[in-house]
Amino acid sequence: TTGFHDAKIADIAAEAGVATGTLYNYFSSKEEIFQSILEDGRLALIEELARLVQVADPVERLRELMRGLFGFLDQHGALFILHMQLGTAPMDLKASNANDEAFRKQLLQIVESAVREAGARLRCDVPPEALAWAFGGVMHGAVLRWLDGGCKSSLTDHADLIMNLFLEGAMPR
Amino acid sequence: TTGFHDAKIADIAAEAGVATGTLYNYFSSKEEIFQSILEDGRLALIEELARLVQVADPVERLRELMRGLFGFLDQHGALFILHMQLGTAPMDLKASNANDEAFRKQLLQIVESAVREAGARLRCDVPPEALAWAFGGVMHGAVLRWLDGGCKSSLTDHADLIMNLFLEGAMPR
Amino acid sequence: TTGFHDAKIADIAAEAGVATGTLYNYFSSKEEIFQSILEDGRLALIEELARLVQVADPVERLRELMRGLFGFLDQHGALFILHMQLGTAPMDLKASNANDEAFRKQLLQIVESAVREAGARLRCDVPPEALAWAFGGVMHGAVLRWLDGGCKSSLTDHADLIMNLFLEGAMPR
Amino acid sequence: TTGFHDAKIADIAAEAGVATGTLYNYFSSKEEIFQSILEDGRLALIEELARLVQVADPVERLRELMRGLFGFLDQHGALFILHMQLGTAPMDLKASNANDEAFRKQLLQIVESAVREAGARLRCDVPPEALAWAFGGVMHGAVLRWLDGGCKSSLTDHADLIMNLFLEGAMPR
DNA sequence: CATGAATGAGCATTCATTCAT
DNA sequence: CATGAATGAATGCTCATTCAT
Repeated sequence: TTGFHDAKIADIAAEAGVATGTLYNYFSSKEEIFQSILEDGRLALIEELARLVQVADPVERLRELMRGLFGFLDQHGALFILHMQLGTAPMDLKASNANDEAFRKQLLQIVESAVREAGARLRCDVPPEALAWAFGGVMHGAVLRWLDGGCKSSLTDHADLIMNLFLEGAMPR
Repeated sequence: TTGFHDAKIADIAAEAGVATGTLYNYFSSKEEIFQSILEDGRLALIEELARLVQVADPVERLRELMRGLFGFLDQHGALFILHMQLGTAPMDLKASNANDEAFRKQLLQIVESAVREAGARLRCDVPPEALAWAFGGVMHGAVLRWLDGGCKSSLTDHADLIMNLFLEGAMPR
Repeated sequence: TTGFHDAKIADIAAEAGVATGTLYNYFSSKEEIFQSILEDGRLALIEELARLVQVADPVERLRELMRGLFGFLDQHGALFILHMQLGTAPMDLKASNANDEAFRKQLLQIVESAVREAGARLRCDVPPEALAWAFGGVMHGAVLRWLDGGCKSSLTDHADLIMNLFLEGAMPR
Repeated sequence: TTGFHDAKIADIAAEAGVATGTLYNYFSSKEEIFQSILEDGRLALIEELARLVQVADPVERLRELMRGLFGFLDQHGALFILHMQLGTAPMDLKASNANDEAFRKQLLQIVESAVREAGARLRCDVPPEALAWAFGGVMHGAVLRWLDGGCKSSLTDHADLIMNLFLEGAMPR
C-alpha cells in the first residue's frame, strides 16, 4: 500500500508500457488508478472464490477457501498483497473506500457463515466471529512466512497443514 | 505507517509543539524521525517483554508473551500498530531497515524458541517455524478484530481465549 | 481573447463537429487556427467596409464607418470582439502578427484619411491622428457600454448619437 | 491579461526575486497571486483618485480625473494596462471577480455622477451614462495611441487636449 | 481524408530541508 | 538552541500534437 501510494505516476505508466498522459485517458486521478487496480483484484478474487463458496460442507468450504486464497496469491502475488495490506490498515481512512470495506466484510462473512453452519463440528465456546478472525489470522501468518521466505515455495502446498493447524491447534491430539 | 509517511513535517512539529527547524536539531531527516519513533516503540516493547521471556515453562511463556503484546497494544495503541504494519509490509523496502528487521526476527525467534523448547507438548508434525508464524497469525487476527471493532474493549481480556484457540484449535476436543 | 486562448483544441473540434485530428489536416497549430478565425473576421469586415469607404463625403464616410462597424458587431458579436480585444492588447506579442497589425493600421488609416480629407470641417488644432484615435475611442466606449448592458439593444441604433457626440462634443452648442 | 495569465509561476517568482515556493507562503494559488496584483493596483489608483474626486466643479473634476488616470498610467505603465484590459474584457468571466467588477463600476459612477452634476453645462440630449462611456472611450483611445507609439511621450501632456476633444467634439466651434 | 487514442513536454503546487536571525 | 520564512527539487496532471487505423 505504502509502496503503491508512493509510486510515481511516471513509474506506473512506464510499468504499464504507456505514457503518463495515457493513464489519464482512462482514469481521472492517481487515486482512481489506485482504486481501479484494487477493484480489478477484488473482482478477480471474487470470481475465483465464487466456485469455492458453493462447497456444501462448511468445514470443507473453509479448506477450499484457504486453498483458493493461497492459489490466488501464488498466481497474483503482489496484487493480492495489496489487499492484504489494506486489510491490515483499517486505520488508514484515505486508503479505504466503501467498495474495499464491503469486500473485506464480505470475505469475513463467508468465513463466519461457514463457522456458524459448522455448528458443533467447530468450537462453540468461542464466538464465531473470533473463529473467523483466527482463520484469517493463521492464513495471514502463513502468507507472511511465505513473503518472509521470498515467495519461493508454493503457498498452496501449505494449505492443508495450515488448515489442520487451525482446526486442531498447536497441541498434539 | 501510511499515515506517518503521509504526515507532513510541519504537522509533526506542530503536534510536538516545536518549530519545524527544531526537529532538525535532533534528527537529520524525516526518515530518521520516523525510525526514531519506531525505535522508541521497539525499546519500550523489548523492555516490556524482557521480563516475560524469563518464564521457565515455554508454553506459559508464549501465553505471557501474548498477554504482554496485547497489554502493550492496549496501552500504546496506534504506536504499536505502527510496528505491526511495518511487520506486515516487508515489500516496502524503504520502510524496512536493519534495526527493524532484526527486531521482528527477534520476536519471531522468541516464539520459535519457546515452541522448540516445548518439545512434545506442542505438535511435532509441523515445523516450529510454522507454529511460530501461526502464533503470530492468530494474534494478528485478534488485533485486527480489535481494530475493526474500534479498539473499544481490552485486548488483554481476550488473550487467554486466543491462546486457547492457538493451542487447541478450532475443533472441539 | 483569453477565452479563445484558454479554449482547448478538443472543445473547438467538438464545437466544429469534427475530430481533433481533423483540424490538423487544415491547420498546423492552435495558433494558426486562432489566426485563421481572426483572418476570416478581418476579411468579412474588410468586405463590409469596402463599400462604405467609397462614400465621397469624408464626414459621412466616418458616419458610415461607424454604422458599418456597429452593424458588423450586431451581426457577428463575439467574433468581432475578438478583434477589438486584440486591438487593445498590443502588449501581448504572441497574439499579434503582421496581418493583424496591418489590419488595424489599415482601419486607422481609413479614419485618419477621412479626417484629413475633411479639412476645415473638422478641427485643425488637433493632429488628425489624435482625432482618429478619439473616433476609435468613442466607438470603443459605445461597444463597452453595449457589452456591459449584455448586448441586448442594437448597437447600430446608437451610431448617430455616438457620431454626434464625436463631432460636437459633450458640451452643448 | 492574457499576458499575465500566460505567465508561468516560475517567471513571476523570478521577477519578484524569490523562489517559486515562496510565493505559496503568501498566496494559495496562481489565481490568488493574480487577483492580489490587481487589488494592489486598484488600491493604489483609488488612493490616487480620492483626492481628485473632491474637486467641486464637476467638469474640472472630470479633467482632473483624466489627468489623474493618465498620470497613474505614466507612472505605473503596464500594471494599469492590466486594469484597462480587464475593463475591456467583461466577457471573460474567469478573469472577473466581484472586487474587480465593483471597482470598474465605481470608476464609471464617478464619471457619471460628475456628468449629472454638470447639469446644463454638458449635453442633456444624451444619457449621462452614454457620456460617461464616451469619456472613458476617448481616454481609452488616447491610451491606445500612447501604447501604439511605444509609451514614449507623457500621457499626461495630452490630457488637456483629450479633455477638450471630449468637451467640444471633433468639429470646430 | 477523418479519426481519436497515445504521447510527453510543460506547468502549478507541495513539502522536506536549510539557515539567517 | 529555537525559530519559521525561503528554498527548489519533485510530481500529479493538462492538453497541443501526432499517427496508425
